[in-house]
Amino acid sequence: MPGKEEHDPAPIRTALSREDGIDLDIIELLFFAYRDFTSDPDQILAADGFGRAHHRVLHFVNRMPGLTVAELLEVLKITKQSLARVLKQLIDTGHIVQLPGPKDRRQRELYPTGRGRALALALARPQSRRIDAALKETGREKRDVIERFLKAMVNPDLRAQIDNLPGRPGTVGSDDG
Amino acid sequence: MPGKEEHDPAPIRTALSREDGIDLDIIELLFFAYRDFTSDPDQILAADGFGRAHHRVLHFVNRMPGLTVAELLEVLKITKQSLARVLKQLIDTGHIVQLPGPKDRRQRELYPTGRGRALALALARPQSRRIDAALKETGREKRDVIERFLKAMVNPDLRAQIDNLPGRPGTVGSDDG
DNA sequence: CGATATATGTCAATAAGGCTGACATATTTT
DNA sequence: AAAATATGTCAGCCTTATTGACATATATCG
Repeated sequence: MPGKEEHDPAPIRTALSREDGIDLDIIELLFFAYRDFTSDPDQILAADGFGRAHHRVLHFVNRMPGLTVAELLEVLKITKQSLARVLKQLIDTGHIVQLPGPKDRRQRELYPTGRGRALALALARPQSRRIDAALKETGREKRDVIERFLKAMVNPDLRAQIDNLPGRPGTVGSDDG
Repeated sequence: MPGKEEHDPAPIRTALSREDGIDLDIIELLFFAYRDFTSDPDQILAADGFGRAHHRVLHFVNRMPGLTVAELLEVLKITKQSLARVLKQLIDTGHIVQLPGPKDRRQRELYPTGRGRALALALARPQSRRIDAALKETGREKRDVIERFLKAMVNPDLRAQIDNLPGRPGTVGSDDG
């Protein structure tokens, strides 16, 4: 059969495994760990009719109060149209307020309100507890190892973004890598 | 003002920080690490017009060849309607084949084809490389710590699912926790 | 001052990926 | 024969993201 893109449709019955030279264990652990890690706040958010997008916006506005819309887009790596609806909802519900930038009045500085701060804390608390429980398993002295590993998983060019978050003067492996 | 749900709209100017008793560092590291971890396969998938949903299906069919539709739904925790479109595309493109269950012919056992296995490997490779690079940062002898931490992040009732994957007889902390 | 650039907001259309509910079909179990 | 089960499918809805186009306010350049 010429011109036919024939590919063998025969079923492969052997499982993909470590012998294939792939770190399947950690790949899968990351998948399951992250899924459960995000499931805690998901439930709280659902009560307000919010989703994960609201969570991310709320988190970074709380972490970097006064950041501008453009800065927030940069951190989240989404478009302003995607941000618009989510941000509007958070403003309408009194979780976030906008103030004109003091130097450049075109800018809108974003700040959490008391309510916004409270929600951000409520969302972070179960995640923090889960992390603490996991650290207890490894032994808390292994905290540095975990941080170093996770940081090394981030694209090098984005690690600066992390270091610029407040309260991270020179955490783990910040001076070299 | 009676009956008014007044909430103080005053902007909070202080950043949420570690002093609030929350492990913000690891929360944020997990966010950034997972985002970049998934960005590698995302690019490969886009070339075939696939998304993350295809990736997950393809991965577990490769890891557990012969699993049924119901088993796959259980692992992924999605509905059959969600799976339908994605699975159909993977079958139509020759990445996955279905065989009637030998005992119960209502069931459809799912197997990867050569092409499906190749794509699964291509997707896993950059992730595995990223993990290996991160482990090199911590020192490879810390691998156990990482595995133990990630596993402890998973909901206890779901850890069994992980242990039942092939090639994981008794990995880290499987006998007690 | 006028032109241009920038920061933000908004409208419209599109797509992926998830959901629920309802119903069809084949097969197995009772 | 009837009921339960495994799967497939249709229809509609939601959230989150995308691109493109355009409006407005403000800043900056010449």
